[in-house]
Amino acid sequence: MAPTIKDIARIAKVSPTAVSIALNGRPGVSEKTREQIRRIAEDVGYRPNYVAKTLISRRSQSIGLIVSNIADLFYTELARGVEKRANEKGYTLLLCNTNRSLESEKRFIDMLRGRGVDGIILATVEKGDPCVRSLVEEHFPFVLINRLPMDPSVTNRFDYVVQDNFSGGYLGIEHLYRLGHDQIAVVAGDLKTSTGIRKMEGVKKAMSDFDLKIDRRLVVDCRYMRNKAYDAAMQLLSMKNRPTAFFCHDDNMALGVREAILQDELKIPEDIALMGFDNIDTASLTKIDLTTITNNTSEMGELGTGILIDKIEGTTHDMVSKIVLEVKLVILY
Amino acid sequence: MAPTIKDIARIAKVSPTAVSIALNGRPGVSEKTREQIRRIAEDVGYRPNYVAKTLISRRSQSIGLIVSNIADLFYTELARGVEKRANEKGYTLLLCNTNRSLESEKRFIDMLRGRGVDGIILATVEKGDPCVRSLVEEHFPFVLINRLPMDPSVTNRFDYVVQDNFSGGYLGIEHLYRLGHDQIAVVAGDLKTSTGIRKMEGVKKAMSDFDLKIDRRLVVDCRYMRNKAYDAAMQLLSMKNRPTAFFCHDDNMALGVREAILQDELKIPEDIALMGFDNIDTASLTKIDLTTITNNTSEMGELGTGILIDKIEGTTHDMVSKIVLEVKLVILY
DNA sequence: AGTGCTTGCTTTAACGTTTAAGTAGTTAGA
DNA sequence: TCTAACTACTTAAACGTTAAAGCAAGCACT
Repeated sequence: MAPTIKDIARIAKVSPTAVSIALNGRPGVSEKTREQIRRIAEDVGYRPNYVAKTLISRRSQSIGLIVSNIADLFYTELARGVEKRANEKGYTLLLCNTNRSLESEKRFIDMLRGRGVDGIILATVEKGDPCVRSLVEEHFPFVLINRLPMDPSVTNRFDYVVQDNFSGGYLGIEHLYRLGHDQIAVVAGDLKTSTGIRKMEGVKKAMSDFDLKIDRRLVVDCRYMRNKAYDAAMQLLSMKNRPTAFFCHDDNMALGVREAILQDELKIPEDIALMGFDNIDTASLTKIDLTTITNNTSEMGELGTGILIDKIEGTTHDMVSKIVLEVKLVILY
Repeated sequence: MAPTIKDIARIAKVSPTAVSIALNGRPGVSEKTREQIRRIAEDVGYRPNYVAKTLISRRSQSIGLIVSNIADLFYTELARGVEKRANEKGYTLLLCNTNRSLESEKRFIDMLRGRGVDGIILATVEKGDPCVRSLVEEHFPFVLINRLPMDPSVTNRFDYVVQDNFSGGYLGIEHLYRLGHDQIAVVAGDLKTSTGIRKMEGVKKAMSDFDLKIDRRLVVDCRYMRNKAYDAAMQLLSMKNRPTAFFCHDDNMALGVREAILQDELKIPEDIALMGFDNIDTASLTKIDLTTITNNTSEMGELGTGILIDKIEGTTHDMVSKIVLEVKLVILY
């Protein structure tokens, strides 16, 4: 059995409370006793039991992170930012992967709360997500990253860090328009999520500003999945009047589209223009040279985590942070 | 305050124990009472407190995963496998990122044990790592994935799942040799880790089998970091007698070398041959077409996690699993 | 000398749960 | 009819820690 505070107390011939006081550096024991207790703790290899601490203090110094796919580079970057900031602040990360299931999002939230996490970072909400409402109502600390629920009835009552997806969508179309394209296919991200929806709104605004017709057959929801994007692109490329440009809601899908384009022996950008979104690491490799939209994903994670921890530690008790990060075009040559 | 078992007990006018029995489906209460208690629990939104459960049962249904860099695709894949299996078996994942620091590995292990994880998956051990010894001695359940401590004094006493790095190293050189190369640069992984060391041993065996001279100036330890590999390649390429092939200990570094080669306006594979290791997702993209060595990284994670959980649950109490996964050459055209 | 304050502890109870032991009340068997 | 066994609970203690209250000894001040 791992030694406890009681074992140390017995050896030092003091009460467990004295040991607790001594080891936590609180005033209430003499320096002599404190040193002796510290030495014994060291000798027996004492390791504090955070489970017991958590139970009594109602603080676990841990946070939960819920993402939809850890294999996706975007979420990996996000997780890296979250882990970094959490670790800096002395919090441990519990990682949950929903595989895009709303039902498991709910299960994970319950589980994390049952496990006593001090707060949750949710990167998976969908439009109208019921989880947000209940977290708000129960005043449980949480921060939304990347996605918003877009539910008017709960607006303004939670913290979030997102990127300016509308501008991103706009920038993408604007760029392609300026290059002379008017047959632009849009490989949309999940249109049940705010990122997909807002990007699409930006796309539409740009198309209307530049007098481009929106051809519904050229818009496909590929749910941020590379293989779906590949399939969709293969199909779009086989149309008699095929698009001359593809704007993809993330780089991952853009890479899928890229495979389809190259497989048809077409050249990028000479024959077909291609744009992604997120500026993942792979995008900048030579001969990938993906034109994309950058947003500093890991910073979203860091910022959101910082906000969450401030919230938990009560320094920003009834302040609500709403951060929308700017996005920027990245063109590689 | 979140409702507890006591609140339910008060409402149902039974003892807390009865509620515990009822909700956990154990025999000892009438079906009528059980149903009533279930209904009340539902009504008040009862959520079991796993912290308290853990404290008394000494089981948290959680495991820790320690990796050295979550931004690295290799570890991402590994983590995906681990998360998948853990989740299937009802375990939660606590994720720790050491950023290659041995000191933080030790800190994380202590922290995870203090948090009551039921077991740990260690993917970061270095040669002679002292952490392994103490885990073994204290009989704490853990599984090593990917790397081994190579410490003869603790051999044979722990479970692991690794890939056959020796064969991988051998295969790489053999392949390049058969293509006619005799000036092969080796961009080594961390030579303080078993993966780097074993790959290097395979490399040396192959070189001696094929009568290739080992030129020490052509071997660089780049610690699995892409930018270091890039820098090293830039330097190697500027030598008067530059190598005609690069064998990299992981794909990540291979991509760094690739940038250096392409930047020198050299062609792969015509001017310079390039090989990686791990077969990360990016390797198979068209125009990356990286020749690499595959090993099914996420399977390593799944297998290791399965072994750990079996260990925890006592089904394989004093059995030691030592799994070495085969590797295979992947050549893309 | 008596009062009050400080120091350095100890004791008790609590956090939310489970486990073990106990106890009424009912049923069954001889 | 008595005992044994079962059912459906309850009570008490425990898991490892901390917070709150208590207390004895020593000291300072009047």
